[in-house]
Amino acid sequence: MNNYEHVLVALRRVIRATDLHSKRLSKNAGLTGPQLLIMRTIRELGEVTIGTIADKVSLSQATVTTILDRLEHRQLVYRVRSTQDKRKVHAHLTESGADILSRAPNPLQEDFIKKFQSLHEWEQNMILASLQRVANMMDADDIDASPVLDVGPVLKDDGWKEKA
Amino acid sequence: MNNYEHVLVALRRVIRATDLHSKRLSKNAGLTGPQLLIMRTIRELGEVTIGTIADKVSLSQATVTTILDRLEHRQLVYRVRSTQDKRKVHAHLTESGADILSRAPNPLQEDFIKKFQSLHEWEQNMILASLQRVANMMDADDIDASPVLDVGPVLKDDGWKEKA
DNA sequence: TTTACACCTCTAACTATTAGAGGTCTTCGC
DNA sequence: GCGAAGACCTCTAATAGTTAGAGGTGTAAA
Repeated sequence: MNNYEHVLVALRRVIRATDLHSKRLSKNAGLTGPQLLIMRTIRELGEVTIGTIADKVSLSQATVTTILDRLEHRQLVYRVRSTQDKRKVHAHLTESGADILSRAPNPLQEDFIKKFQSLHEWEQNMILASLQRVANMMDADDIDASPVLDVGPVLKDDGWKEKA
Repeated sequence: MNNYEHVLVALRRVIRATDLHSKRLSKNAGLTGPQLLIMRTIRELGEVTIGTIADKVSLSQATVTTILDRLEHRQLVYRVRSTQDKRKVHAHLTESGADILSRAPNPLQEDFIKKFQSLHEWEQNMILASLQRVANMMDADDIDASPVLDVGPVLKDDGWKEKA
């Protein structure tokens, strides 16, 4: 094994981990990426308005609204309209929402970035160079993930959104 | 007494009645004209949105909102956000609101218009002519009204609108 | 008479929701 | 495999209500 091969192996481990992240979430935790992201934001900021969430996660308010609709329907979050400013709505995690979130997979990508940045700069550069090479070689035959959580069906519309 | 004097007396009775209408409302019933108008609209239409009220009474939504704030604070009306369309808010009369409204003075002006229009045209014309004359003579030394209702202070801000 | 206060009213800005349209990805039946 | 259906994401535009801010009226009290 030469150096490149070692790098390649390491990279594959990282790629596998980050790559499987979203699949784990959507298939096993019952939470999609945006859903998880929003729930984390709520946990992090506590009582938080829809607008703030939208800013934080860089989505439109409309998008956040519809995602919250789904989460609320599954009773993972709930909304409380502000009494100070009736235009505003505060989102909260329900008990079961917080519970599920605490058992949900960590944001691997962020972890990885943090770790990557703790390396020496020449290490980062080397890895980056390898990465670009590897990208050309990669034809990933990948690995299966084991189930983690189950919050309910992601791919099942039980007709909760009754039209007016 | 000649004819004009009779007319004058009759007119004064009408004028007194209509003139005192708004004063009665604001000073004795504890409800201003717009407040009463909005409450009547709610009673008439039942579960009704702010927008509909605004249309009905020809005021802006913003104005209706602030008036409803005051009425709600006095517990004469309450709001319920629609579950069908969370943008919408339905206004309702509280029990005491309905009660007070039922005992509030009638919309005298409308009554008067109706009655006036039921007269013969020549009668209307005669009265109108008299009216114009009377207007020049009138230097009303008017009558006091007796209290009717008391819903609480109109001219007292008990600091309910706490700022954010 | 001046001042303060309660109220009315508006426009403009703001917050959230909904409608509607277009997109991805997965699953299911042929 | 391939097409259709379902669940989801995302957006812009429209809509509903609220709030900020500014200007006005009328009453009451100093």
